[in-house]
Amino acid sequence: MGKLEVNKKAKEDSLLVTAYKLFTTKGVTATSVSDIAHSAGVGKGTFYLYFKDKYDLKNRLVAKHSSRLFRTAAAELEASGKKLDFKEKMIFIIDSILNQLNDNQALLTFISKNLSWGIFKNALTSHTQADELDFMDIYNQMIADAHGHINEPEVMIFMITELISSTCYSAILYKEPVSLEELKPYLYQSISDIIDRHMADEVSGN
Amino acid sequence: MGKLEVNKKAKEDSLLVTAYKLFTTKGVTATSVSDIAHSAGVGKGTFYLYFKDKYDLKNRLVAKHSSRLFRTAAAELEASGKKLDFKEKMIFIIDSILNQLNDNQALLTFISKNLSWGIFKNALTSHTQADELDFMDIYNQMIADAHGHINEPEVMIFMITELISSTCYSAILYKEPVSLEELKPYLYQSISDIIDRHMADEVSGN
Amino acid sequence: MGKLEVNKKAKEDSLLVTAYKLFTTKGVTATSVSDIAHSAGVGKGTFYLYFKDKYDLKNRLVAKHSSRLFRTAAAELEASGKKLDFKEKMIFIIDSILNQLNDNQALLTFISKNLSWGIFKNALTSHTQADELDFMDIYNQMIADAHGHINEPEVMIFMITELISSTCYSAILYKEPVSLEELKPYLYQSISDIIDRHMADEVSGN
Amino acid sequence: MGKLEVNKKAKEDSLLVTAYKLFTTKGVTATSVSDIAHSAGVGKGTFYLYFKDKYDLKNRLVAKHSSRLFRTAAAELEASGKKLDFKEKMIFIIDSILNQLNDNQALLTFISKNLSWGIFKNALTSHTQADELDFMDIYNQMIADAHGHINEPEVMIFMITELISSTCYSAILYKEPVSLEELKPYLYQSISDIIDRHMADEVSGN
DNA sequence: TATGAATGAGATTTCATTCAT
DNA sequence: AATGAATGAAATCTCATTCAT
Repeated sequence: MGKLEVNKKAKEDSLLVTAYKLFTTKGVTATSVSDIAHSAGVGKGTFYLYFKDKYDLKNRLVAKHSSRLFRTAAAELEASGKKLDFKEKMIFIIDSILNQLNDNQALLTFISKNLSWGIFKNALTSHTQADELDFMDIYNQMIADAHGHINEPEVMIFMITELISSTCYSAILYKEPVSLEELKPYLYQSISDIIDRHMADEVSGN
Repeated sequence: MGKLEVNKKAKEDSLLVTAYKLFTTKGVTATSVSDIAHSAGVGKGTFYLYFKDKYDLKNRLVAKHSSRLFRTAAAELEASGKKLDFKEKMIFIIDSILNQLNDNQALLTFISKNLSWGIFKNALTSHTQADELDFMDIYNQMIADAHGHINEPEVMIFMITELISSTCYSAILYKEPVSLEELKPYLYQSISDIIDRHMADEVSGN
Repeated sequence: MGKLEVNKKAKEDSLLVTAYKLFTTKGVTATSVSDIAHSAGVGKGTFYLYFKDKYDLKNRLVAKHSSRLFRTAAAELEASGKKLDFKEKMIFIIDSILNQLNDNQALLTFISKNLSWGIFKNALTSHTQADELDFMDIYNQMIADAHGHINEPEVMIFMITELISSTCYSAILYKEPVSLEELKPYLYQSISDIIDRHMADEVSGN
Repeated sequence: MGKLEVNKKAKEDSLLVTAYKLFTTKGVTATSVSDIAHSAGVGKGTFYLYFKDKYDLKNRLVAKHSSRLFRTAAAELEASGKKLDFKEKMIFIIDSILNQLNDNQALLTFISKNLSWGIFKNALTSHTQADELDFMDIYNQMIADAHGHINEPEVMIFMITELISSTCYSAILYKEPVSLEELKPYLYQSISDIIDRHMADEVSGN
């Protein structure tokens, strides 16, 4: 990487880091492109050399920090040294992610309802920089892991992802209808049921 | 109701109807307060008398049209004349709502991810105009209906609502990861499981 | 005067007094009708029962306080007990008015360039309430006083009034191009000359 | 001058020209910033980039068109080829200005009472664009011209300017108390007297 | 590439005035 | 007559985005 490219990368990183700080502090709407550029020490015009607009930047940050959640969870799973089956792994990872979000509510507010299955797809198709790449690995591995003995793994992951992300938002931030800790048993039970259904030979009762 | 109040109500209705038309046609962001006020035939200042800002109006409309979905579903259930148990009723209502959204994708785009359990709470606490009132009745009746033999009915409803609303968005609008019709069996199976778990004596496996 | 009329008059007076206080404190533009009505303890609608609009009220106040300047000056002339000829009387009155304005710059700012000959005409034609009535007496007496031996007394008064009012504004408020005290000799000299010319048989040199 | 600056100047000129047209046609109050910006083909925000508010623009226009009056008068004096002394020059210029205003009453209404000595000062200190520059030359030359043999030339010019501007308004627009033609002899006599007094060795009679 | 002044769309606020009570 | 909520015109401000340098 040449000096110029290093510099270029540095500017982009500076913008990403600065914007994340502002977004999680003041909120996305209340943060102007001016704020970001000024805080990052670059001109306003420069911002547009790296990002299409504020929402492009926001999406990149959501993807980046979502993937970090997964990678951290995967690393914890690795570090635990536990020998777990597929379902146990899933629950382990989900539990880690929920705990991370519970400990970093600014991040949860920022990611908001966007920690969804769509992120996987977006991450797959657009702007996959170095950072976010291994995130896809994790996803693919999870799918591969499940393959063979799991019926429609994508649908399963989709349902689980959406269920977790949409319920945790309200539970963590507002303790509505119950706190995260109170919700967890019900949530994990449902996830367990969803996985079980997808491991059974076919969809029943329908 | 005096002349003034009739007129006032008419203005507010005009703003709501006009805004809904514009929001579902052009999208919320592309619709300006000017557009709305002008189309509704009132001054911009008047707009701010009825609504805090564009997003207040949007929330009111989301609540209004969400509740309409539920009420329509409830009416269909009534009209069907079927004798169904609680779980069957739930599935019937959910199926109706999903079909309504599938038939009116502009509405789904508008409601977006906001068709959530939070709506129940908001509808309960704020701006409960005549329109939205019976919506709460339905909810309360569902809860009451479930009471006694259902463990933590609020948590159950919460989980079901969030699961449906977040999955249907992607399935209906983008057929991702699968179309609504393909998703339904899995979805209904999960809902059925969630209800079953809450009808059992206690949360197990935890 | 019946109770109702007394009350009515009281409200009008309250509005006038309150408005004068606000106008001279915050300026006319920065004072809203709401401010005035609220400070006077009446409803906003009530304001419009007494005044056509803010500028009607302003004009009434300018007339009222302008006339007060003249009446005070006339009273001082009376009180001085001096035996003065017409020209000396004029200078005496003018000097008194300039001193009053110098001592009350908020009033000068308020009256601004409106302390003009036009005031005489306005006072004559419109809204001549009890208060402003004797102001016209003074004016008429000055004209009558001058009559016979003064050529075109109205033109003379007009020129003098305009010269004083437009020069004193800049001299008192900004000491531009010179302070009031420095300006006075030149001003009084010119006034003296104007009067002299109008007391001569005819306009010469033209 | 780069492309940007040319464009910028064009925008400002467009705003000035458009605003002048609207101000003299509909009046200042009845002309909104929206009107001006829209007619000039620029956004409202752009307006506020060039002018603090409507009154800033108005002041700029008053200065600009006032100075034009003086420059036109000076040009006419030059063109006349007459050899006149200082007093005759002053009267010539004043007569030209009064005639210009009489012929363009919309302009007089616009300038209103603001054709005052203060204009000289403002023109001197602020926003002296190419246009208004030579106006100061005229003024300075008049002062220089008078220097040596004229006592306090600034005070003299001040008094004359204020006398003319405040009297002509009423005389031209309302023929009150007399028409411009009837007023002129008295006015010019007074001006002549003022100049004479300032050419004498000292202020007398005081 | 980098910049930030310039732009204009649009949000929001202010406020004079009207009008049903 | 008295009121103040309602109205809408217009002022002002904010800010994303463009563009000449």
